[in-house]
Amino acid sequence: MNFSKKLINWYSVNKRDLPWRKTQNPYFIWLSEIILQQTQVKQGWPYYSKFTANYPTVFDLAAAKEEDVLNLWQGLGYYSRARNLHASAKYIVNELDGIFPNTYKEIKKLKGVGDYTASAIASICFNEPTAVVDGNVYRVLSRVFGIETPINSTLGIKEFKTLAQKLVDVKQPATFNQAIMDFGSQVCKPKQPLCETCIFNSTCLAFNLNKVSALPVKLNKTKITEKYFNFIVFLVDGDLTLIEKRTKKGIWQNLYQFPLIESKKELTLMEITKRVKVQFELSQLEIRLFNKDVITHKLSHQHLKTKFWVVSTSNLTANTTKIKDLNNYPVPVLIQNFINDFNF
DNA sequence: AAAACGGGGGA
DNA sequence: TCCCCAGTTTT
Repeated sequence: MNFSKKLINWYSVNKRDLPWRKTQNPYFIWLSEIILQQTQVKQGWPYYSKFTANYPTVFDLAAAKEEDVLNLWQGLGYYSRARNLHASAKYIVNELDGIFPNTYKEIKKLKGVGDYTASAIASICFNEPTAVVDGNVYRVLSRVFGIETPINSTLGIKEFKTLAQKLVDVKQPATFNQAIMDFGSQVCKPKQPLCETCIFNSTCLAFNLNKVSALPVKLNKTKITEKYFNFIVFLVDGDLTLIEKRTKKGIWQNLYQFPLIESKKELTLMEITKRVKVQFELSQLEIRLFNKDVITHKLSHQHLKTKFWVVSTSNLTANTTKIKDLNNYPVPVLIQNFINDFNF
C-alpha cells in the first residue's frame, strides 16, 4: 500500500473531533486556519469558539471595529493575524459581494493568507488538489523519506512542497491534507514520537537509520535581543489613568499600553522621574515602583525587562481614561497581567 | 535570504 | 532552559 492510502486509513480511525471539521463553510475554515497559524489546537480552540459566536458571518466580522476584533484576539499573539483577518473580511464584503474566493490563486490574495492557508482552504472547502506544507508535514516527510534539506531554506521549501504535491490524493485532497497534519501532531511528534507503533516504521528512513531526533533539519536560530520597558501608570484622582495606542510598526501594533519609556539599558528612579516630569509637564510628583523584581516578558525574539512605575497626580493635562473602562481596550498580555495584579 | 512578529505548553 | 506550534509579511 502506498503512503497516501496508509495515511488516509490511519486517519479514518484516528481523526480528532474538532469544531472546524464539521463544516466546509470557507468563512469558518478560514477563521480556524488563521487562528491556528503558529498556534496549537488546544490554545486556539476557545478563540475559534469566541470568533464564530461573535461574528457568525463574514459580514459581521467586516462590520466590526478593528479594536473589538483585537480585543477578542487578545492573548493569542501575532496580532497582525487579527488586523489582516479584519481587513480581508472587509475586502470580501466590499469587493467580492461577500462571496468567498473559491480557488487557491484567489484565496491567496487575501491578506494574511500564504501558501499553507490558501492550500488548506482550497482543498478542504473546494476539493482543489493542492498540498499543505506546515510544521507537521515538514516533520513527517523529512523523517519518512529521510530528507535532510533544511526546511527553512529556499531549496527546502520548494522540495517539500513538490514532494507533498506528488503525494496528495487528488481524489480526496481535503482528507489527505488533514490526515498528514493530524498524523504529524499525534504520532510523528517533535519529541517522543510513537515510532514503535507507527504505521510507517518498516519503511521510515529516519527510524531505520536512527535519525528520528535529527530530523527535520532547521537552520538559523533567531537571536534574542533585550530591551528595558518602563511603563508609567498614572493614578489621577483615584479613578483615572493614561493609556496610549501603539501606532508604529513592530510588536503590538494598534494595541494599547500605559505610556512607555523604552531604553537599551536599565534606568534609575532619578532618570525615570526626570523624564516623566519633562514629558508630562509635572513640577513635582509622587512615584513608586510597583514590581520590586523586574518582570521579564519573553517573546520568541526578544526579552522585555519591564518595570511598572505608579505615579499619583491630580494635574495631568493629557486625555485620561477611566480605570473601569480599561477592559474595553486590547492590550498585550504583559499589560493585562499587570492590570490583574494591580488593585486599582 | 533574513528578520520580524506573541504567547503558551511540554520536556 | 530550550524548542515547538495547522506561517506570513516585510526588509
